[in-house]
Amino acid sequence: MPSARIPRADARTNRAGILEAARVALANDPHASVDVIARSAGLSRRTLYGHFDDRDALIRELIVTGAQRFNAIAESITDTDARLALARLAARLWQEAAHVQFAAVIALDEAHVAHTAEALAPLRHTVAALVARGQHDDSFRTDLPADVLARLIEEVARTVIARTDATSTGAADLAVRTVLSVAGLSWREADALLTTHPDISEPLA
Amino acid sequence: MPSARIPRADARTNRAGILEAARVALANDPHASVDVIARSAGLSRRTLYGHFDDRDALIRELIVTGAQRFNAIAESITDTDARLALARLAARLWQEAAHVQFAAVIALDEAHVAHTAEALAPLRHTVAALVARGQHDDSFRTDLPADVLARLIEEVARTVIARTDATSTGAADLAVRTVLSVAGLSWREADALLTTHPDISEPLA
DNA sequence: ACTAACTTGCACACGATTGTGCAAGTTAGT
DNA sequence: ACTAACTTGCACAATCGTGTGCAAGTTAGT
Repeated sequence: MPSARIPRADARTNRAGILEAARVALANDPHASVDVIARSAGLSRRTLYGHFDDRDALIRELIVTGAQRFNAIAESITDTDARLALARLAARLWQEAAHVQFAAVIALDEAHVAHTAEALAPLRHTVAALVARGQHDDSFRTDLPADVLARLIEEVARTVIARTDATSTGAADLAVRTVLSVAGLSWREADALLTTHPDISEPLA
Repeated sequence: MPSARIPRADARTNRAGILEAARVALANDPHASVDVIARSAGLSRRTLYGHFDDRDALIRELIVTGAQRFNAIAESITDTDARLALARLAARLWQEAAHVQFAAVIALDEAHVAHTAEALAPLRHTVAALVARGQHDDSFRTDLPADVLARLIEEVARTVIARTDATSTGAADLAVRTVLSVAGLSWREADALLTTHPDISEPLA
């Protein structure tokens, strides 16, 4: 039996706190030390090791739970118009900015690329399908092969997300517009699209 | 007197070899150790320290000489058409891919951002002027403030450069097209531009 | 061929980081 | 209030990276 003993309430809180602190710390510096993470969670390094076997185990858990969110979002996009679908995907992901920033940074870490790529396979699959659709109906650029364009969109999105102050106003809007531009839309097309569908950029207001 | 003693021929070769090896190693991993760099230059770690005071001194020299190349390129762009100027700047920089890849990666290293930014100020200034011009004559997008657009172009260019296999065919073309897209051109405009000016993408052939 | 320049390996001190054992304290839950 | 769960600090071993001193080799240049 995997002996499913129920952890104490404070332990669960602390564990969550560590994950949260790690997410923030690693988004700024993927090499943040275990000590820094633990301290920023208000706990001791030793305690962290009581909750996670490894520095790696901690990061792996962040990757997995983060990826689940993103993949769920990807699957929730139902727009038939590829341009709309891409815009909404970018916007919805941006709402998860706090989690995405971590992913965007950690996805470059040599030690975790493989695992991250695997965990994000569904999201990547969605993007690929979207690109294929957009190229087929001529709403996306066709001067680049589908796989190249898909990769380009992913990389640019990752960059804009990782290197933008998530709290600044209009950040989400910037991300969406950039992705659409890379997909091949002129900025006026993108602008028109966002004006027609005001729910995309600001689904909170 | 700064005692300008002439170094021996083999010493000069080795020094150059170290810089070259460092450029390659650091482009792949900005945290590459001094030992790895020295070994990949076919020399011992100890010898490297004979040529450079510091790991930092080595990197700083790479940044400075690299930046000089880029700044020279930036100043050599004379096109009045902002779209053309931007395209040519991207293409000319790409020709320096070997050096640019290093810069693109090291520019993110927390320890050297400041120095890199300073060294690349002229290039950055050129881009800013270009963006202003492009927005003024309505060839670039005007949905984003000039400073934001300039930064966006820089970041995207950096990403495409750093994360593309420089040896793959069409890599330069991809970089140019991406930058133009982000600047606000539709892919057909960009395509037309590059067809009209075939010297941009393949100035070597 | 001779010398100064250059390279090398080794030993060392030093700091940062990881992961573990343990004993002593504190706290949640019944 | 009692116990098991949890946290903590400290000591410890181990790894990896930096930077230096030195003595012994090798090599370029005259």
